[in-house]
Amino acid sequence: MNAGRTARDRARAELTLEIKDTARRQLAIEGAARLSLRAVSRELGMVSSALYRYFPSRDELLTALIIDAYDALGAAAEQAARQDQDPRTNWQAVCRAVRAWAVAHPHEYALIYGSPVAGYSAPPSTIQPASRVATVLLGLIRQAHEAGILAPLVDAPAPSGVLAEQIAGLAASAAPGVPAKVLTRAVIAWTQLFGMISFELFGQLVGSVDPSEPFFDHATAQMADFLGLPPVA
Amino acid sequence: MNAGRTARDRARAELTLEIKDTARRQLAIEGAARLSLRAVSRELGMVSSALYRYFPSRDELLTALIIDAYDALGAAAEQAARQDQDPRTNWQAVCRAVRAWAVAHPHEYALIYGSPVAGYSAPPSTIQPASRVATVLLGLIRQAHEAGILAPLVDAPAPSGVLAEQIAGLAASAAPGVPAKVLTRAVIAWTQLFGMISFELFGQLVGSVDPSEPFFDHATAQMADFLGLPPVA
DNA sequence: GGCGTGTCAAGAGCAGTGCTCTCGATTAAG
DNA sequence: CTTAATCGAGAGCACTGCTCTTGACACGCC
Repeated sequence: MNAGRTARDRARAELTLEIKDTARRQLAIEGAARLSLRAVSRELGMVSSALYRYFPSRDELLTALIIDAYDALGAAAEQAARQDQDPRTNWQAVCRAVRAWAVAHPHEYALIYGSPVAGYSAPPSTIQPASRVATVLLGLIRQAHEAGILAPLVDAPAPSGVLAEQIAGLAASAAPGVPAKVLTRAVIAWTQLFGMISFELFGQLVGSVDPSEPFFDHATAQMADFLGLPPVA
Repeated sequence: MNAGRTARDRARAELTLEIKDTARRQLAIEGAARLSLRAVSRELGMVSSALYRYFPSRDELLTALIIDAYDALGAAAEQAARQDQDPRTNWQAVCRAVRAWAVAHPHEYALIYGSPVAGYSAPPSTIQPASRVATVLLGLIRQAHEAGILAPLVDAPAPSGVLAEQIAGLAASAAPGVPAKVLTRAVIAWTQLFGMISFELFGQLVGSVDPSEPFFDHATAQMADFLGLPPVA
């Protein structure tokens, strides 16, 4: 991909990366809402108007950062799941990788999982990168199901009505064959995972389970049980 | 409390309320990050500098709004729990009330449970109001435990190490006597509840379980099971 | 080689922001 | 009644995102 044709093209690509890097650094200091194009341009030794040659607006720059963040988190999650590990170990590894990325990049995490930035609505191009973590988690469950090692959820209530349809749609697109009961619990575990991370990063756990790594590991283990992922032999 | 002595005091209290109301309306339109003192003052027919007589800075106004939001949500949660209802019904009622408040006041919810506002750190005065919902939920569990109707969690792993100490601290301050296993799961259910609501409000559920009310009710019911809250007779 | 076309950074300028200061007018307290 | 505190108004500072124009530069075609 680095077969940039002309020198201008290569310079442009490089500067685009440099702008995003600087913006990311700004993000870590000021937060998404206070991301200032002028400050970015100042740090780069450019004039603010020059930035608009690369990003037509502040929102477009934000979108680029959002997509990059989703992709980085998605990549971290995908890398954590290993072929030679059992699904339960993989489940916990992915959860831990997601948290580790979030803790290492709190402002980028806030950018994608925090309150939406005012006056900004995410374009459709963010949907696919945004779904990567969920895809990895569902893939693990599907894998466990196909291996026949998922414990049957005899006590779990089956979804009904609208929820049943939604779960069926989810199954069709991401985890064919996986029982609705399991899939429903997977969505619950998914929301629990990110609720936990958000609470930790946004300071809601201070005074109760902070530091929260022990709680995190315990919770992901219980969620693995909840899903019927068998304990390691 | 309305025995404001002088006319000036009463006018001041009234204007303070009016400023917060207008700011809240602004919040609903623009979001927290774009809350503009000038816009608030314009809507009130005042000059922007006059606002500083009432709130020394934008952050102080934000703090007031945050505390009000925590209190409103806490009140909604407290009102949802009724003496004449069984704990499980109360659990679901409180969860539903929290979600209903969040859906009705999405920007205020984002203000308190979303990403922290850049350059703003919540003062200690917000801690107490922030804990009201958790206190209500823990109170329900404590009540169920003292009534002896909590199902024993035979399959649940007990917390150990640091987590066990944190849970013990939680028990001492908010739910004496409640078993550590139950309390640990309560924290999990707590994070799940707010993770679910945040995902719904922040648009993360679009494409999967949206609209999310059926999922919400199903999830809170499963979390009630998870905690050992017995089904209604 | 030279020449047009498109890209580039620079700068001025607009409307908006939070915040500070000073200025008279009003009001409460001594 | 007098004094001190409080009030709203207004000007002004430094900052923001963004637009528009200007002049310089590099590329590709002839």
